Amino acid sequence: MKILLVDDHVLFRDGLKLVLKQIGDDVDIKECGTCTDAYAIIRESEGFDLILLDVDLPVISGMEGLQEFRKLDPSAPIVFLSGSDDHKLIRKALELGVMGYIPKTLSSEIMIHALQLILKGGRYVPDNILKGSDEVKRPEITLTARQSEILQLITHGKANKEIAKILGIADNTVRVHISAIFQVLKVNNRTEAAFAALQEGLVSPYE
Amino acid sequence: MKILLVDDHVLFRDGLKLVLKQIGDDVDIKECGTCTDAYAIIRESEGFDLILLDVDLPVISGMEGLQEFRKLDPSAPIVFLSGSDDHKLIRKALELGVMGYIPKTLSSEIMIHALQLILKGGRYVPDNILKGSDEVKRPEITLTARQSEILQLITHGKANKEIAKILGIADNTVRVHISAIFQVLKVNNRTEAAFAALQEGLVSPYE
DNA sequence: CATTATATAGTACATCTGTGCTATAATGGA
DNA sequence: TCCATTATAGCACAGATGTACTATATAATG
Repeated sequence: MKILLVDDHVLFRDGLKLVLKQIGDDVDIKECGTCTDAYAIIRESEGFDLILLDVDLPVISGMEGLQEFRKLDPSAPIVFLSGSDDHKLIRKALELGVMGYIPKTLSSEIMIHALQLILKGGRYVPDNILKGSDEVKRPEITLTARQSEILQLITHGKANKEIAKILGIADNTVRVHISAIFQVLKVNNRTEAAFAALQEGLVSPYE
Repeated sequence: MKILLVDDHVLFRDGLKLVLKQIGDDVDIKECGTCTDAYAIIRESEGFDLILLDVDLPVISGMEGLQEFRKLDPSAPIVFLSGSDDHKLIRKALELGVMGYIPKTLSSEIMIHALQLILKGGRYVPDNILKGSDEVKRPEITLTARQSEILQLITHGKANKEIAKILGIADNTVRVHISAIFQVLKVNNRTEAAFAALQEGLVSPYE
């Protein structure tokens, strides 16, 4: 049983290798941390029974590298490993034809069973995720370019006057934008806006 | 040997548990996926020899939860697990007094050695990262109880008047406290103070 | 062409914020 | 006991903030 494990976190690989050995006797695991390394390994080998591919790799992500894996070893079922439970990612992965999607929040027991299923030609998707996937749509928060720019400056603790100076506009204009931002974010002052920006992922607390 | 492992990725935990058992005989590992669960576990236990804490947890991150871990089990060395190699994060972690910072790109072998070092009272930081670190020792930031309380409310976007009402004091008094907070944090307005609070791990962005 | 969204700017006004003072009371060391 | 710290509170004031208007210009859309 030949398995290729591609994940940039060595510690995760080391742990997972120990888990994977429980799949059966005679498990041969090759591993690496990047897609390019993986391509080289595949070229030097005679086909894998299973390819475990982290979605979130540096340089070339699993998603991006997928096609190349297909070309190099068409018979190997590819299983995505992912730190996220994002519906959209899973959908996309399945559309691209991966045989399994394993979130890292899964227990090793279930993963082992899932992999055995896949090795027998099945497909595994964590059911709890696709169930009721009717897209809990949060009213999209969209700011104009100018608004984002100003919100950014607000989170950096800038005063209206400073913002005006930085952007080369009047501070009355800044206020108009800020009022608009407050309405969109449903907040009442700049400090709340700053934290709302954080939660929307518009800015990072660590600059 | 009692170890507490906090990481939201069950698969990672399962793997890491197998790795951790190599540390010695008689390794007792408790695990969970969130800080709040961890707090409960610590309360029901009699102290851990080691706490492994993922920096990047949902709801309350390891960075944010750190202080609480300290309070609940002051003698346990805390080691951060992190998917990132970010210098600033590591610096910050060390300033906050964690005993180790283990990037998930580390091999399990090295991690085992690092943990053994830490268990003996040492400190471990991946050397390739801290190289060229000129030890910027920042004067400890300590707020009085009242100040922390008020800073907390500031981060929630409360106005002076609201804060006064909530705490049952005059809003002039609130101002005095806020001025003091600004001096300690070396900032000039409440929005900056709010973000400084974040970086000091005094509050969480997710209420 | 009319409409809408966006960015700009101004005026006016009420309120909030932050600073600089003074001052009292409680607490806990030195 | 004296001193430092902390928490409390008030007063005065300059400046910042936020809202409610109006108004112009531009670009995109239908």
